[in-house]
Amino acid sequence: MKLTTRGRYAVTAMLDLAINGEEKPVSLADISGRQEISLSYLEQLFAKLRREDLVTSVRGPGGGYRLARDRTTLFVAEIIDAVDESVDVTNCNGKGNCHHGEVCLTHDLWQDLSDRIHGFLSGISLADLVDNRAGKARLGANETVQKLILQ
Amino acid sequence: MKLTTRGRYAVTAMLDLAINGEEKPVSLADISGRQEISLSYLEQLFAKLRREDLVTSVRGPGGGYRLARDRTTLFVAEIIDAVDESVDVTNCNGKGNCHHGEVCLTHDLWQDLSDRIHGFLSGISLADLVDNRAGKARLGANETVQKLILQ
DNA sequence: TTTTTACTTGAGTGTTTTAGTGGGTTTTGT
DNA sequence: ACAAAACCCACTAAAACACTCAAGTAAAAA
Repeated sequence: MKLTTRGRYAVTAMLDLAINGEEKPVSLADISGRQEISLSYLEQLFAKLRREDLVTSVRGPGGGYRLARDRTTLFVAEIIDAVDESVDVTNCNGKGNCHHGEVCLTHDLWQDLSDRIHGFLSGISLADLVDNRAGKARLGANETVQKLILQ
Repeated sequence: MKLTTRGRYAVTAMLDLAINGEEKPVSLADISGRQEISLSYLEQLFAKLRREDLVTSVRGPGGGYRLARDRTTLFVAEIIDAVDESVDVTNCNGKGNCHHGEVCLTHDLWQDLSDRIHGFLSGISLADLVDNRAGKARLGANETVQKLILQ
C-alpha cells in the first residue's frame, strides 16, 4: 500500500466522475479543466482505471468516461491499487530468510499495518465521501452541495 | 498524509526499538544490522524522530536510542508525520480560490479522506502492532514471540 | 586525558517516480 | 466529411527517494 499524489489524483478524478457523471459520460478534458490535472496525465491514469474495470469509456463526440459500478460499491482502496502498483513490503518476499534464515519480525509487523490500512480504505466508497461531507467544509448554512457542483 | 518507503523504514525502526529497547538503549548500528537499513539513512530518520520528541538519545559507549514515551502512547501517524513532511493536499491552500473564486469540491473530499486515514493511523500504537501479531504471521503453534525477538 | 563510541550535520549522487509533451490512430456522432 | 473524443506510444524535465561520504561534536569509560 502506497499513498502518493498519483493516487490522490486518481481518487480526485473518480470523485469528479461520481459527482458530474450522473447523466452523460464525462470527458477527460472536463476533468482536466475542473481539477487542474493535465489531460495527458489523466489519460495515463484512466488507462489503468479502465484496465481494472473501474470505469467504462464511450468513444466519439459526446463520449467520455463513466463509473463502471455504482458509487456505493467503488472503494478507495481499489482506485489506489489500480494506479499505484503495490510495493514489496517485506524485503524478503515473504520467504522469511532475512537474516540467516530467521523470520524478519518487524517486517511482518509492518505488513500487518499495511493490511489494516488497506482494509480501512476498502471500507470507504466514493458515495461515502460524497455524502458525508455535509457540514465538514467551508459551506455556509444556506449553500447547497448542488450549487458548488455546477461548474 | 503520505505513505512511502521512508515512512515504512521509520515505523520499522521504531518497532525494532519497541521490541529490543526494553533494558538498554539501542544503537543505530544494531537496527541497521537487523532491519537492513543503511546506517546513514537511519541517522537522517532518527534526527527527525528526535526533533519531534519521539525518541531520546544516550551518547557515549553503550548509548543509543530509546522510545521517548511508552509504546502504548506512540502512534503510527506521529512517526510518519515526523519523517514525511506533509503535502499540500488541496492545491489551493485552503483558500478556496481554485476556479474563479469557487471552492474546489473534490479537493475537500480528498482532504476529508486524508483526515480519515490520519485519524485511523493515530489510533494505532506501537504496542498494538507488537501485541496483536499473535497468530497472524508464520508462527508455528509452539513458537513464542520471545523466541523470534532474540537476535 | 585519552580513546572509544555514538550522535550530528551537510553535501553529494544515482535511481526512480512524477507529471507532463507531443505525436499520432482509431471510433463515432453530427 | 468533419470534429470530438478515446486510445496509444515514445519521450523527457524535474522532483523525490534512498542512500553514501565525510568531517564534525559530545559523552563516557579506561
